[in-house]
Amino acid sequence: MTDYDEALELIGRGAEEIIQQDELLNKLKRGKPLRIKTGFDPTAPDLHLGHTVLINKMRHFQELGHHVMFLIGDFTGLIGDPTGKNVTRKALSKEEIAENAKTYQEQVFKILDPDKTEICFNSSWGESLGAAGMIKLAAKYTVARMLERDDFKKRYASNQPISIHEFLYPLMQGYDSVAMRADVELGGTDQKFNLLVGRELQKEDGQEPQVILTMPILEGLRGVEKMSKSLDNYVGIDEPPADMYGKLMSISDDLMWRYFELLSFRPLSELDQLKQEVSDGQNPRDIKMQLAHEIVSRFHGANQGDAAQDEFVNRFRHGAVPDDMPDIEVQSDGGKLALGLVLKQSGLTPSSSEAFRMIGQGAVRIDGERVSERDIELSAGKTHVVQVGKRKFARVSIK
RNA sequence: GGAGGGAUACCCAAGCGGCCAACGGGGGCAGACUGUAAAUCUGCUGGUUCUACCUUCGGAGGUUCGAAUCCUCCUCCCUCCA
Repeated sequence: MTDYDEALELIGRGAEEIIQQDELLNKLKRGKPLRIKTGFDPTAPDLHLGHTVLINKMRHFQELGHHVMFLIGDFTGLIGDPTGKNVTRKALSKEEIAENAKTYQEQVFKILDPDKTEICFNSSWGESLGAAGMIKLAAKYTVARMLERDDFKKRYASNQPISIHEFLYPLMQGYDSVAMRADVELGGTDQKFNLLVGRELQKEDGQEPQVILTMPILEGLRGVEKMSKSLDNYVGIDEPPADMYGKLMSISDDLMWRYFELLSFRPLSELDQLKQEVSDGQNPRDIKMQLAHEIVSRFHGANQGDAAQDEFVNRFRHGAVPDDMPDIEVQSDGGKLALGLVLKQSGLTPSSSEAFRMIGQGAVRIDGERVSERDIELSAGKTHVVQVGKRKFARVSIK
């Protein structure tokens, strides 16, 4: 196996598509560090594991000695990326973008080496482009070609509106590649079209077109939809170790391998070995614990990884209640308070209707005892461990 | 500019004067079973001081004993013609 083969294997790990593979090889063979571009839309205030799929890939390039550029799309953010949306996305204000960009920088260095990472803002060349420059840029692409893009095509076909300015987004993103003289651009599969525009515009500019490498969109915890904050199926990289560990343990066995491939830094050969162990009868749960441990340790340190693992074993294998649960005080009504209202006031359920529903379904326990009647009342002056469902606990004091 | 179609709960989508807090599917939640897995079965999925009441079907009015359903105006979206 040559060095190039090894590099290609690492680069290709988990990748959905590389356009063009042979171009990449040629670039690698020159032996010079490649300029690796990855753009981030500064909409998300917090990174979750889904975002880290790309960042991990950037890290791979860093490990191979290439020049990684972390592009914050503060200028394109003014447009709002229409990708993957069936409706027009709202544009962000300058203030919001600045705030989000700062958060990115703080969080991304948990994975990337800060000394080997260049942070770029596309406003630095986007703003000086001006209206005239924008028109010139817009002249390089046709409406028909824009409509090739899947989401535009779908929206057009299903009579959803497409704003003119949405066409500017892929153009600007492509122009970024020209301005940055990118050799490779990384992006999610949903970015494929935008990345290809970059190739076209670079060719127009007389540059060698960038290689594009698309990474799959990570599925969320339930394995159905993509991981996203708004669907609440995510693991944030700032989350407490125990939450992170527990969430990762709750994923399905199938999804576990996906997460291993895209989130773990273990070599692929080791993953094959783990798969072999499972088919030889090893409990997949134990393998999953290794995954959870690795990820928690990455973001919180190895000690925290160990601690989260111990607590998990203790709590779920031995059925113990968690050590640290929120302490909440609720105000009684004349010495007593109906359980449904206790749940609502403590925030364990979003509404009292939901609380009564939960009680009716046998999902509520007080001090470990399942509650069956909905009319039960708790007395003031007492403190109870209240559990709703499998995961929500609180130590509730009635005042 | 003209003609027509549409806007229903997280999403899709029924309903077209009372039996509608609104069929069905997806998604989600909970229970059973488990390994806090999957699969499967069951129940739930607007709010409240909960066998009742209150607020929802783009917005504002109106007709009616009674409207998501009928009428008027408005907003937004779409299609076809120009």
